[in-house]
Amino acid sequence: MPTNSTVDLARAAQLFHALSDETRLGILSMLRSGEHCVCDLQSTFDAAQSRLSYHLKVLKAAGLVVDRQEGRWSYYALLDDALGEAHDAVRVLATENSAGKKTLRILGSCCG
Amino acid sequence: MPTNSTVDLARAAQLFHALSDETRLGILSMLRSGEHCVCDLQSTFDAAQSRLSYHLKVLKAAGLVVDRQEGRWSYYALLDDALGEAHDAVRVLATENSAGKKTLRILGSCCG
DNA sequence: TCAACCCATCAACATTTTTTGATAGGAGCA
DNA sequence: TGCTCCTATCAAAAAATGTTGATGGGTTGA
Repeated sequence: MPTNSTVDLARAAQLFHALSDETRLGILSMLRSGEHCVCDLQSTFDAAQSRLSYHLKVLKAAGLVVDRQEGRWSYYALLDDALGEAHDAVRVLATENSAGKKTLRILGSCCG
Repeated sequence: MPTNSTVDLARAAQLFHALSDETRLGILSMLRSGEHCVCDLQSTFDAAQSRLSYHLKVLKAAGLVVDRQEGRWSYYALLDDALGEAHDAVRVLATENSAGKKTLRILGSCCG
């Protein structure tokens, strides 16, 4: 298991893939203001329900959101941990290094 | 054209897409140590030349790398600007906000 | 000139991702 | 119970992405 100071390439790819779609970025952006049910997203994005469900599944699989059931509603919310990972992974790429390993070594510290 | 303080959703998606492949992350990681020709990448990743060419094209289209011709060689190098954009885009998503616009507003400043 | 080398591009194919419409389950309410 | 609502899931179709092998252009050096 990777330590806090490395980012697995496959994990980084999964995170970036989850972030590589406009609809999903829109969802994440909307969730910044707090929890929302699927129906909220549906009316905001004027998208088919199954389509949103699919994208939410991708986001959830990547650990970017969590869901919670309440009655007939499902509420989704941001999970900052994964965004932190993504943040680290990007930062790492911008940092000069000497090795060429299978993991990205984090060399500095950033953003408190 | 977007100002410095916003990240276009489509642009962010393009950046993250470019970062969503293990081979491309490997290439970027290797380029952290400096410029390399395609042949270097080829021997490092044991990948077909056309495959690398394809991935380099994606990275270049996203503005993540630049290339330079010298004799028969093409040298590729990291371009930190785009990584900065990606960095910003991730950070923005982790920041609470109130709007739900088509752009991601950057609310703070980070990492000097 | 000729041959070897580095690389970009192309077409064909394989694979993965996304969308769509339909179905079904669980919750609430009359 | 019977109906409506919210959502997840499924299969099929469509779209996008990645891989492979082949071709050709430009460069170098014999």
